[in-house]
Amino acid sequence: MKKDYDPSEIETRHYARWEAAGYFAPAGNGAPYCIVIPPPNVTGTLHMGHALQDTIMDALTRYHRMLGRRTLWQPGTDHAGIATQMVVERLLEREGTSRVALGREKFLERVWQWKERSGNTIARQMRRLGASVDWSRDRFTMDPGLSRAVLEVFVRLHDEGLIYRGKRLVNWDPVLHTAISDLEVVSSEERGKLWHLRYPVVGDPGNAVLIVATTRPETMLGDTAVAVHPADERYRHLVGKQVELPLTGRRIPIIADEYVDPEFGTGCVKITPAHDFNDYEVGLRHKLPMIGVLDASARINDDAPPAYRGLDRFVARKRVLEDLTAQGLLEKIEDHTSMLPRGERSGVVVEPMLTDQWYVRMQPLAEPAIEAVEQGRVRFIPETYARDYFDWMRKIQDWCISRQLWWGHRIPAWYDDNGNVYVARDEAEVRRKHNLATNIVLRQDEDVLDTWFSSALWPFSTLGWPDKTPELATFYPTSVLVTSWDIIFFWVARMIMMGLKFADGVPFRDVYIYSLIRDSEGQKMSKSKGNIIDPIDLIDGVDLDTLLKKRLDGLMQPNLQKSIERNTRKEFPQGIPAFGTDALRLTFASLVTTGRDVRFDMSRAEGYHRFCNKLWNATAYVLSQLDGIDGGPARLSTADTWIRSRLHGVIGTVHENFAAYRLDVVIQTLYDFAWHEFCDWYLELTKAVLNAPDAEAALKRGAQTTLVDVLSALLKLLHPLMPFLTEELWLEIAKQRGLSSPTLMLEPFPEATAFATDATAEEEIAWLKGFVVGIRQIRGETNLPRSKALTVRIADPSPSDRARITTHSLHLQKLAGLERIEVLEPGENVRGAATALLGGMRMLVPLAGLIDVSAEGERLRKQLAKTRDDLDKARRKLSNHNFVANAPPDIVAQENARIADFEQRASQLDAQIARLTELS
RNA sequence: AGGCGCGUAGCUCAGUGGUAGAGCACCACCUUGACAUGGUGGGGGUCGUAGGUUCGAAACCUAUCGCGCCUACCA
Repeated sequence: MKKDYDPSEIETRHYARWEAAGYFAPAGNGAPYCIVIPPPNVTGTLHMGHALQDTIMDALTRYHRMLGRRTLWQPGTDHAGIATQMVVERLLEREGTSRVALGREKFLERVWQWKERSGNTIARQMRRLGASVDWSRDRFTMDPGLSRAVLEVFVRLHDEGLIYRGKRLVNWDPVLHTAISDLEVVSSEERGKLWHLRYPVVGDPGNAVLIVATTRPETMLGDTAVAVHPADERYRHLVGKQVELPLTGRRIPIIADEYVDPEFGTGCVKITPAHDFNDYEVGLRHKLPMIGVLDASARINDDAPPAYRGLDRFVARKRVLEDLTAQGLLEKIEDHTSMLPRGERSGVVVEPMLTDQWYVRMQPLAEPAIEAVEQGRVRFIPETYARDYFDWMRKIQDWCISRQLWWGHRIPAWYDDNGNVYVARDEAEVRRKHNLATNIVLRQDEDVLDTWFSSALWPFSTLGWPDKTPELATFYPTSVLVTSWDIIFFWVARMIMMGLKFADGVPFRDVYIYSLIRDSEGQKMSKSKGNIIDPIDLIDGVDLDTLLKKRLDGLMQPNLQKSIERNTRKEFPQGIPAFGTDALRLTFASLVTTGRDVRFDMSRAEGYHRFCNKLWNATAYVLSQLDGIDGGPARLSTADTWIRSRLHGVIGTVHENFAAYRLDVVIQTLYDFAWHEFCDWYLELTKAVLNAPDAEAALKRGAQTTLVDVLSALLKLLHPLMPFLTEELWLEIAKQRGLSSPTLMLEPFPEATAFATDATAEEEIAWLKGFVVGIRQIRGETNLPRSKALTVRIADPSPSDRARITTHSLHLQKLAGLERIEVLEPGENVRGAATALLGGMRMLVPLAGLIDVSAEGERLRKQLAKTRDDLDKARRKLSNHNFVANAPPDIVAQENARIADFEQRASQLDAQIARLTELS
């Protein structure tokens, strides 16, 4: 074994071997266990969130594989319609060309090239992370098989009447020139104005005007009514009359509708059914005409008065206001903040537009999906997310699935010249189904499907649906979906609906929602904020210049460059050190707790890197101590029995917490055991035996066997979380012990029953630790160097203390740095000694010439104060008869025992302080 | 407007009714034979605030403050 732990050297070796050997493929006859990966977008590279997610899934996958389950982690990627198209368009822009210039076919070729590159990058990153996915089953949402599933679902839903085409108001992105779904719109509060416009009432003798308040004055060009509340006394008499719509020469009715809030603004609302969702509803109710005044780029179109045609919406706004002002029709302007809807991808304000789009009727699909969660057939972890799911599902709107893009699944609909629409799997089927002669010309719909349409089918399309494949039969429903809360609506809900509809059941049993990862300031990580960290840079390390280059390259908003550079230099003055994959995975898994989001903390990674190093060195030590291990019978010492007993408990805790998706607790448990029990105590305890030339051979072999057994189990327990280092160390052990184990991956996961519990040994070692710690405290607080061997005198030992001192004298001397342990005769006294207490026994270290008497007095007085404090609290508790009457008896007994302890301790300390004073 | 989450040591976070915890940071001592990426000891918290329930509350309830988020919005 090499002397130093070097993650990069280790981590480059094992993955290729695992993959080549086919260890990632499902094997054996155990109960199936399956996770489908949330397919990353082929927009570029994996980010921290992916790395976190992959860590969780890989840990779960490896754990269940080692449990003997037939385990499949299904990999793949998503074509990510809009996102990928945008990335490639930006690329073309830098090349001085464009999507339109290339034409559809050539453009798609370019996107496929990009997909190839991005897909390879993602696969490479996943391999670096140690992801044990079955690469032989890698899928892409636009693979032929998956595309067939998309067609099948579309056609079946259409034939059932659950997909329809309709002209409705839809969120329109005027930059991307496509419809987007409600979920792709992000609203944020922005400061704006509320303009009060005067609309003259037609034929009113008193020259009455209605004043409407609006945030969108330019849309008045498309107004088709003014609405008031039916019960509003101020306007009741005007309902049914008309107003003169300024700038247009049109007259529009005054209508009454409950939608109007009489308290807000003036109580009069202009109604523009073609450009506002609420107005649209009002328009439908009152059968108003719908006049769209904007084109696909949100410029004023030819249905508006000539003066405004061709103007951008914001230019038009200015012009309309100027013209109204000129005519004295602008009453007033107020400051107003309102929620502005922007396209998730383009960032521009989206425009409600009347267009022909395809929709999925959601309600019939949602009902069984709600039921599935209510009945617990799908379980959310943490369960609080089920509430979000229900809230959304219960008021779900129809899903607009058509996108005016080129990259994606083309909608399987064909049109003839008479405006008829036909839906089928292909053109030939259309002709067969509808008996269309070959001379009838058909054109396929130009649009593609929302990328989430194919994602919704992922759990069964990747397993071969619509064919009845063995994989589908074996692994559907999958075991758990691991994802973050931000795509519960986009994806999780839709998968449940589609799974129930087409795959004959829920797509997964558990939905494990993990926390979103943020930077150390609590900011969401994003390219545009310039605070991203490539997970690979945490593995390999990165210097400041490279990091800066990555963050600043291709920035969308160049004005942020300075602040990004400043922040980066401040946070990472030396760049990022190399932590290695294992340490990074431990860090991720330890952050996965119950909260909504987590901050990535570099110092945690540092800590886990040190843990890796600790494990490396411990293994090196154990392996160096095994001479003669197979030479004969072995006998277990108390220490051996103790560590085995402790391991028993640890294994149980690990199983429980894997089941509960509490990887943080799994890590905490194993870290604590490995470092603070195995290394700190057990290894040190074995040294007394292994280094003693005259130690009994069988006892020595007991220690050696236990060292190997416990370490091996520990490596197995840790493997799902830190696969590389544990594999390396396990192979070292296997080599030295002559085991024919090609990999730790396929070793059975430890069961608690393999290690016996032993309460006596645990008590015994607890006593021993108490003894050693007592002496160490004296040493520590009096600054006695370790090199100074001490003599300790024991006063008032119980018979069992005496026995234990004899049994463990070697350990006590070694661990506490003692040269002698002397038991005092009853009544015998040591004047002026530093004291430690253990039960009724006192451990006295003579002070003479060693330490400062007054400092020792101070130390004891401090302990005494603390003890009296504890004693007071306990006494108060017990003097409360309500406590004695109501608390469970074991709690009362425990409190009584504590009091006895404290009393004994206090009196011992008292006496000892007195003896010290005597001396001085 | 409704809903959700969070508030525990300097920092990042565990801890769902019974003696306040971890990692990192800090202080002191120690180059002891696996590991100085280490060892030993130590300091540091009235668990956001105020009430309540309870023998007992960091935990349960109510209110309140602060932070973050989600959903739907009044034009």
